[in-house]
This record gives sequence, C-alpha cells and structure tokens, in this order.
Amino acid sequence: MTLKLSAPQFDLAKTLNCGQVFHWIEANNGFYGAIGDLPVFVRQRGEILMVEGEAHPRAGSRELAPPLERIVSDYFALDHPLAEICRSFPNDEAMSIAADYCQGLRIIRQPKWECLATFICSSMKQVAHIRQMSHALRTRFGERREISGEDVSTFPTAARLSELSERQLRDCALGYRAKNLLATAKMVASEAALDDWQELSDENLMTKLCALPGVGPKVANCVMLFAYERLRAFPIDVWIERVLREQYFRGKRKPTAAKLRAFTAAYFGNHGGYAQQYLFHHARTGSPKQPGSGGSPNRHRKNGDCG
DNA sequence: CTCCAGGGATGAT
DNA sequence: ATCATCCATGGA
Repeated sequence: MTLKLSAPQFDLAKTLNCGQVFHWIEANNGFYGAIGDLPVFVRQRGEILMVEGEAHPRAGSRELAPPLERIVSDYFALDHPLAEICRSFPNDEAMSIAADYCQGLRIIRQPKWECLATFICSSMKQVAHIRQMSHALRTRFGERREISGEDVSTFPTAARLSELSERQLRDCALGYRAKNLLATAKMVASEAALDDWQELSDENLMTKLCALPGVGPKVANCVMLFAYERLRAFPIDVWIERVLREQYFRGKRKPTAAKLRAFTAAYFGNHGGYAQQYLFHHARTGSPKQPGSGGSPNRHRKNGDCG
C-alpha cells in the first residue's frame, strides 16, 4: 500500500544524508530502508511523503501494531517544531548560514540499540565506511525483508550479536570496534534496558552510556541526540571542532575539550543538538573548501529561514 | 598533560 | 601502484 503523508518543513534527502543514520539506500527517486523491523520505501514529492510499507503485527506477536503513518512520522520527527527550534539558535552569521542551508533537516528518532551499535562502529570512520559496516551487519545477521521488490535487512538485535564471535564481527570490517561492539552487546543483553534509560537525566544517561565499551563522550552524545531525543546533546567531532575554533575561538589558543563543552552548552541552548547538526552538515557538504574527501563543493544557498 | 594503536576507503601523486 | 589522510576511544 502507498501512504501519503503531509510533511511540511521536511527534507528527506538532507535528513537521511547528514550523517545521523547510515543504512538508507537511495534508489528510484527515494530511499529503501527499515524503521526498526518495518521495511519501507520512502519518496518525497514537495510536501508529501509517499511511503510503501505494511505495519502488520509480526507473526507470533499479539500486540496491536501502530499505524504506518504514526511509525513514519514518529521516526522522522515530523512533530518537531522546526521554525521554533531555528528561532532559538544564537544569532550569528555562521549559525544563520548553516540554518539556511539545512532547511527541512530533522533530527530523527532512531531505535536505541541500532543507533548505539552503529555509533560504536563509527569511531575513527568516515560516513562511507560506516555505511558499509552497517550494511554488512544487517545483511549477515539481521532479518531480510522485502519492500517494493527490493530486499532490506533489519539491524541485528543485541542478543543476536552477543552470540557471535569477534572474528565474525571483524569480518564485517569493524576492525578493533568488533571487540567493543561484542562487549557492549553482551552488557546490553536485553534492549529493554536501553528503553529504561529514557527516564534518566542527561547527566546520568551520559554516565550510563560512557560505561559501555567503545562509548566515549562523542558517541554518547550522538546516541543521546539521535535515539534519546536529548536535543541539547552536542557531539563534538573534528568537523564541528573546526567550525567552533574558526567561528567562535578565532585567534585564541586551542580550546580544551572542557572549554568547548562549557561554551557549547551555554551558547547553543536547548536545541544545541539541532544547531550542531546544521553546523556539521553545512561544514561537511556546503562549504567550498574542506580537507580530504567528505563532500562535494556546493555553493548553492537559497534565502529564507526555517519557517 | 602527551603519545599512539587501529583499519579501510578515498584522494593525491 | 603506492602514499597520505581521515578520525574516537582507551590505555600507556
């Protein structure tokens, strides 16, 4: 069946290509992927999202499945008030340019385990490579589903990964991350435990996450932002650190990690995670000069704000 | 505080 | 075909 969903102030391609999620495959003018266990094919036509997918309860499940519409709009966070979020950003030039460039980019609500596992894999890796690791884990150890004639795979559960050998994970090109992912899968064991952390304060959640092997402040902040909807979380990687140094610490000597944390928490406020993602996405793909690979030079910028 | 292992894609030579 | 670059975590 095809669901048509109204999705104003939403840019599907930016949202799926900005480095917050790594398994969606772009083809046939849309994206194939899975929202948790549910395989879907999503296309955007103007302000309409067209979704192929069937939110049937799985065999053996007795629970009533939420309607497809709710699953999709929850996942893509279509309820986030983007205009209001943008208005809460600090008023400086770098931020304004980034916000303008990233109109319609939303921080999505990812399933907790797959988000955590994927970001453990992300350490020291570039987007292209993270996609390959995610794909290998899914096709080898997840469950294969079909949507619109294409195969997509779900992300393997923590229980499933915990029974594998480090060797099997290394064969997915995880390198030293295999050990960390395996250890974390064993510690997490049941994914319900991750759901229980939803109620924790930001600080306590950060502590819990950082106790897992392969999770430091950067990965923990990504998981808090992309899976726990902590919109203040501000992950600092080399890209965003470069932006901060150039825009906000110009001419000063290299700020310490603690200084950067204190500054970002105070300066970017309640939606710092959105601000971070916009600055990050603009730095990676919108800026004319950049190191290494990362993105294509693209100077296009339209006027107008997020509203 | 500093130094460095780690692995594979990607761009440069 | 080789070489340099990208990079978070954790341990010395």
